[in-house]
Amino acid sequence: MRKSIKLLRQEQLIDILEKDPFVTDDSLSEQLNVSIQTIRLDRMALGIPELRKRIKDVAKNNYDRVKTISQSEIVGELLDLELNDRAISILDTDDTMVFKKTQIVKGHYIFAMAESLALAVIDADVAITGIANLKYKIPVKAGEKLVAKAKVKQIKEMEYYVHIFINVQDEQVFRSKFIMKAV
Amino acid sequence: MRKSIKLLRQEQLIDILEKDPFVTDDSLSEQLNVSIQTIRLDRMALGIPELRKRIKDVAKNNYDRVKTISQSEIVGELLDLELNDRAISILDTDDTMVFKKTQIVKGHYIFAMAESLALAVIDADVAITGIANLKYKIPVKAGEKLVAKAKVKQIKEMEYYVHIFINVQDEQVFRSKFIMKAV
DNA sequence: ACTTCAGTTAGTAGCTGGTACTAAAATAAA
DNA sequence: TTTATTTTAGTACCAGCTACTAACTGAAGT
Repeated sequence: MRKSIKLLRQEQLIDILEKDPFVTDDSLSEQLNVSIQTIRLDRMALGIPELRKRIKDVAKNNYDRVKTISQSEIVGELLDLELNDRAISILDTDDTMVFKKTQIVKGHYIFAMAESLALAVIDADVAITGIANLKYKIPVKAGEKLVAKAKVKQIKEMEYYVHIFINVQDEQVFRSKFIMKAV
Repeated sequence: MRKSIKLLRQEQLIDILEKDPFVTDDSLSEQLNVSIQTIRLDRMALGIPELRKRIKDVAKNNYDRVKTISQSEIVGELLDLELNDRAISILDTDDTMVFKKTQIVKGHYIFAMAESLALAVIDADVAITGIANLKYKIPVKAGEKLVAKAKVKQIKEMEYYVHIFINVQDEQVFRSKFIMKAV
């Protein structure tokens, strides 16, 4: 009976910090109505680092990730590029990209890889995605290395027809056709 | 004659911190071969906050963004949901989502919104995107509010046919068809 | 009733990475 | 040389801890 009070409090503590990691021990002790020492013992027991470490972790994590996912114009690493002809990029998937339930990589990461490679292969100052046809053939799991190949099939006026194939090793997991418009 | 040594140092300081905001005054003073006090005077002059504040800023910034972009299972805010029938979500775009050159929102944000709404509307424990057909009709600019409507058209065994339309005010900017597979 | 012991609280010293301030020394400009 | 700017030095203080020692609380075991 008494024991469960402690466990309950520790669960609450985890809960609070999951929702908002930017909370001091002081604030936690107020929220949970125990002394600051108890909070610290709980953190120790649970292996939860101090506020400054938590903030730094959040910062570091996202600093690196955001660089590759949304700040860079190419999602993945460009390995080979022949403008208006073909291109290859790779992307290492990790467990930040998956649906927790299934461990399957979310479609928009794969789409982002395909789209950005399609944009990169086009020799136009600026291009926007017009139409896309996608087929996800096999679900991708966290940790698998994606290799995307782009092939420009046709250039008609200001429209580019690009095919993208994404493989994991030698299995095709995704294929798509894009019609990009130069602006 | 030569540019003020002070201004040069302050430029270097900005440079270092832009590349890596996780640097202490101590490390900066070593890198720039001046005392720690000089570093602090420079930071004051430039209005650059201390390390811990910088880390916190990075953490806060990305914490909020990541929540809406990749950590949440729904990209955008779900307003209305009738399982296996229809759903509506909204997403406020901002300048972190655009190509710098054109200020046009990257396609994968719009795709992510559409895909996650398509997943949400389906009454299945787990689903993966099978096939998608996309048409980007009008480029979306930073700041525009996207409204996505999902309509389930057909359910055939374990396959769901979902149409998604995304509008900015009353103009359709995107439409797509998804075939989702329940797993 | 007395002991026992997990759980909790209190308090101290020391740490990092600073702020805010005073003062002096070095360097450049007049 | 005198004055002004820049740089360095040093002190007191702060938040938010860690690491540690010690004492207290309350209920259960015998």
